[in-house]
Amino acid sequence: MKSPQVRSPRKPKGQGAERREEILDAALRLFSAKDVHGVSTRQIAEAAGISQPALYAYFATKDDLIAELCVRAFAKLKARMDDGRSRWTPTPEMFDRAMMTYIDFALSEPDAYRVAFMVEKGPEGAFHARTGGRPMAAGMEAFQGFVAMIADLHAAGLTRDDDPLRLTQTLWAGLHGLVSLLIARSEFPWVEREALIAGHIAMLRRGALKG
Amino acid sequence: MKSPQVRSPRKPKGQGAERREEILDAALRLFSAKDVHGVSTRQIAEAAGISQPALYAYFATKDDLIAELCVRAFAKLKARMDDGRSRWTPTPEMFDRAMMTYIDFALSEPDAYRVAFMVEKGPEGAFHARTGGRPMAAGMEAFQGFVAMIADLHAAGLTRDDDPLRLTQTLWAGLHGLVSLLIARSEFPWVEREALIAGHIAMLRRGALKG
DNA sequence: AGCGATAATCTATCACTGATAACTTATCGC
DNA sequence: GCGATAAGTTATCAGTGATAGATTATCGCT
Repeated sequence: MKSPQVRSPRKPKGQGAERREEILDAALRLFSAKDVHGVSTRQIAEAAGISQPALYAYFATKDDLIAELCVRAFAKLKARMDDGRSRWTPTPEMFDRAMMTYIDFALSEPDAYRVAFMVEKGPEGAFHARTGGRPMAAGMEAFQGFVAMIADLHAAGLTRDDDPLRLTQTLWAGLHGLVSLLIARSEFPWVEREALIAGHIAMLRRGALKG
Repeated sequence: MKSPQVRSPRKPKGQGAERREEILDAALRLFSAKDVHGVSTRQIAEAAGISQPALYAYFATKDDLIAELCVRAFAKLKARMDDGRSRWTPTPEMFDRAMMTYIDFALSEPDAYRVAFMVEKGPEGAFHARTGGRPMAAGMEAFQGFVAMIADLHAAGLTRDDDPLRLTQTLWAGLHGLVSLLIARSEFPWVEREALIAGHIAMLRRGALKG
């Protein structure tokens, strides 16, 4: 049985950007069911209500489309982290909250997180080269907020590691490991999730901070 | 310029398994240059010196071929971890060594690690369903050794977490986060690798063990 | 040595993929 | 109405994973 082939009406002259948004939304929605390689440009186009070649008026390649989602995911993460920083003070309690913010983001928007952090890129950043390094740049921006927080804790004399940048990378890796496995290997026999997350954060805090 | 189309001689009657090995070797070699989706069955076949459809005499699908590599990667990891356990005693020093064994494996065989832990599987373990759950089972076996070690440390009263299984999962996540990012995002401006790894292990130890 | 059986492999082909070329049509300012 | 052009189309390409069916080399057996 053929699909109903429902086409979205043609956009007025200046509204190409709007269609672009619709395409990105449709794509991200499809990426939750199958992985990035499993979703075809034809499926994306149909979900957006246009023909498949019409995609290429908005994105040069499928990678560019994915890169755009990647950038937006990083921006969302940065927004959440920055939001938390309004009440920020360098204390162990706020450290826990910051870790929780990252984990919450990843688990509440797993599709965005997958696209941003877990899409296999080609060798030595070929994906980033093809996409002009924009995802990488957006990722770095999100990372900077993280760096600043740990630097605060370091300045307050609360950290055990003498190199705050190294500590930041270590903590980020610790967080990423947990959420990426929870997202990608949900069928693994994990212990109860709340307790796992709480235990993980506690371990990171004890490993990173004094006391 | 066409490739030289060099074909491996036909195998004698009972030696199909040998060809199977050659295919797997060729595939893993190709997977280091491009990611799993970037390597085609035709490329694998040519590298193995046979025609593309001939692959399907040895593997029902491309996923099955990947799953076999996955199983072997887990087996390699298990072998390394088991090997380290011959000199095992529940001490902080041996804890560090065990962590290092895992990281060493991942970084010395990044292709195997990628195939085993970082290949995006479909939704809710569709990959594992399609491949009869064999990779998952192999992974669990490798994980058991890890569980046993942490249980030893727990029995010796060295751990801070009261649930050794939860702690094991937390530590595994911590290790996986670091190595998966180092492998997949090698272009990220990491601090010096040796120091990063040492710092990471130190953080995990302080977070997991008493003292 | 020659025969049947069959393992090992081939060529040809399918539906589908990302991408491009060339064409059409709706909307705009004048 | 008019030309200009943004927005979209259909038709097509080379490359993908996979299948069907024919072919060839190797084996055990007489």
